[in-house]
Amino acid sequence: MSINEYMCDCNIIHEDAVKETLKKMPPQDLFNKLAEFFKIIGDPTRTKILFALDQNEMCVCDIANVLGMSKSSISHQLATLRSSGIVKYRREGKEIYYTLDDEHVKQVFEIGIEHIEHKNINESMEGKNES
Amino acid sequence: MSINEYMCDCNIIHEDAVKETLKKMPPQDLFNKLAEFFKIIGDPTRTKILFALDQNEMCVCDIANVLGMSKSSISHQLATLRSSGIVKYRREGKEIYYTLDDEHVKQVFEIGIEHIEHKNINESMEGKNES
DNA sequence: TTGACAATTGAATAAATATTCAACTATAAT
DNA sequence: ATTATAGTTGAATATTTATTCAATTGTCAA
Repeated sequence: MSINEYMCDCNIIHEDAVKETLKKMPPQDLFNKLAEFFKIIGDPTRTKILFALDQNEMCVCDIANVLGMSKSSISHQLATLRSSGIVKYRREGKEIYYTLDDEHVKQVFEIGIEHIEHKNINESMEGKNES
Repeated sequence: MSINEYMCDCNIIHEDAVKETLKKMPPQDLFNKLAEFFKIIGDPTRTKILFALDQNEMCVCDIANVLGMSKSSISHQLATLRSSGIVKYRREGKEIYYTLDDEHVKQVFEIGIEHIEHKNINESMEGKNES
């Protein structure tokens, strides 16, 4: 029983499951990137921006008006979205128009909404059972 | 031009796009929930836990060993995942076994991985053009 | 009931981050 | 050139949050 091989503060309970799972785990890098992607769309402001851009191409002022937030705040968030390649832009005179640049965002949103609706149903059912 | 109707520090550039987008925007609550869902899976540790649980049902010690982290840390993260209904558990003696409780997570991971691979291709192509 | 171990929990700390504010750049018009 | 507006940027602040540590709970076995 080679407990000290593992960087952990506890004994192994199911060595087979652990080894099998370890074999199937992709490299750290993938998890970092995956988590980064979800973290970026996991903020209400950015979620709204992305949803809005999925409806219409818009400039920063437009987006700021839709969300009821400051230009600066929106611009900071757009910088984040730009640098992760989720959003692209084109300049036209003084204005800069932003658009979605990733079909995956749309897809992932749809599943996310399914998840929420699914949870809502379960919660209302739980409510009935608990009463 | 009713500029002051809008909570924003700039003039409206495209009133049509703004109004049209506003009409299509779901209520705040949906964005909060959507963002919360993505934020929860948008952390490397939790991403790894979820991926691991998708391979095998495991107890806390198992997970801690797979990730090379402390039991306590894993337990805290599992609490987060539990309270958002992404993970479920069953007790068997002293051990508590965790499993995935949401097909959407799997689906969303797959799309996330597609996104990353798509980005990797684009980056390597950019590299060639820039040289 | 006592000891051992799995797991949870709360407080503390350190790190990350969203928004604000002020200054700045870029473009167009006069 | 000057002025006005769109947008970006950096520093500062406040908030959130991941991990650690220590203490505690729950279950089993002796």
